[in-house]
Amino acid sequence: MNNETFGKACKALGDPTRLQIIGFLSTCCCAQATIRESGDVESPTAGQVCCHVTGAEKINSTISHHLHELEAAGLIRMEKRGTAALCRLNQETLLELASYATRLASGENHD
Amino acid sequence: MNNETFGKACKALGDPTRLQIIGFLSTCCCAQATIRESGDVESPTAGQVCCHVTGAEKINSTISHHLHELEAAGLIRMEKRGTAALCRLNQETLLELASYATRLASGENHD
DNA sequence: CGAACGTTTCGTTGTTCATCGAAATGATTC
DNA sequence: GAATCATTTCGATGAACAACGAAACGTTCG
Repeated sequence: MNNETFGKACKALGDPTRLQIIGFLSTCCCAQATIRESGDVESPTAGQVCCHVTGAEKINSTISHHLHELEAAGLIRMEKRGTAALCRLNQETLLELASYATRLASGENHD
Repeated sequence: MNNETFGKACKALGDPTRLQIIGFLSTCCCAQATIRESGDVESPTAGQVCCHVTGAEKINSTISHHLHELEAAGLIRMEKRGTAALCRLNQETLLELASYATRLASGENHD
């Protein structure tokens, strides 16, 4: 992760709605994920994210916009499954962001 | 650090100019800081930050604005020394931010 | 005191962006 | 193929914000 990607990720996390989405995916994907018959972990859909984040009263188009912005920042990954859009946290980017912040704190960054 | 302070810090880091300031203070305070006669580490002034970030010789009101925004987010600390405004990185906040991001990645956050 | 210097505040301007409602897209089911 | 459902795109609106120049402020020094 370089200076630019760090900045984009931080900017994406700077919006309350998007941070709320990340928080939901964090707890959802890591702890409460439903298990399908195949045994795979089922990620929440865009609609489910919308329900949890807005209390089902906010417009889907806004959430869709935020989801794709988070995807562009590398913070989540999206996958089409039929009509649904499954969302899951990209843990790698968050860990890289943490590492970059730690390097900034100690003056070890070389950008 | 809670959800709100994390968001504010990320938002502050999301602007390219402010991230540039943080990057400068990171290398400056931790590696290239000048040593005063007293032995203390001398932090750069707002003017010096402006020179490095903008390349301009003149003090810029824009930089002043960004510095105070970074201070409000807890990412830097400012101290008046005569006419000068000394700036230094608040390493604690960056480390807390890193910790929070790590917890988000592993689903261990409880907000 | 008053001039010089570094910094901050003020007012403005243009841009970016979050949010919204409606229409369009794409996949599934009947 | 028509109907239905989930999601995305489009166009518009209003708010937040970065950037700028000028003026104001506070400190230091002659």
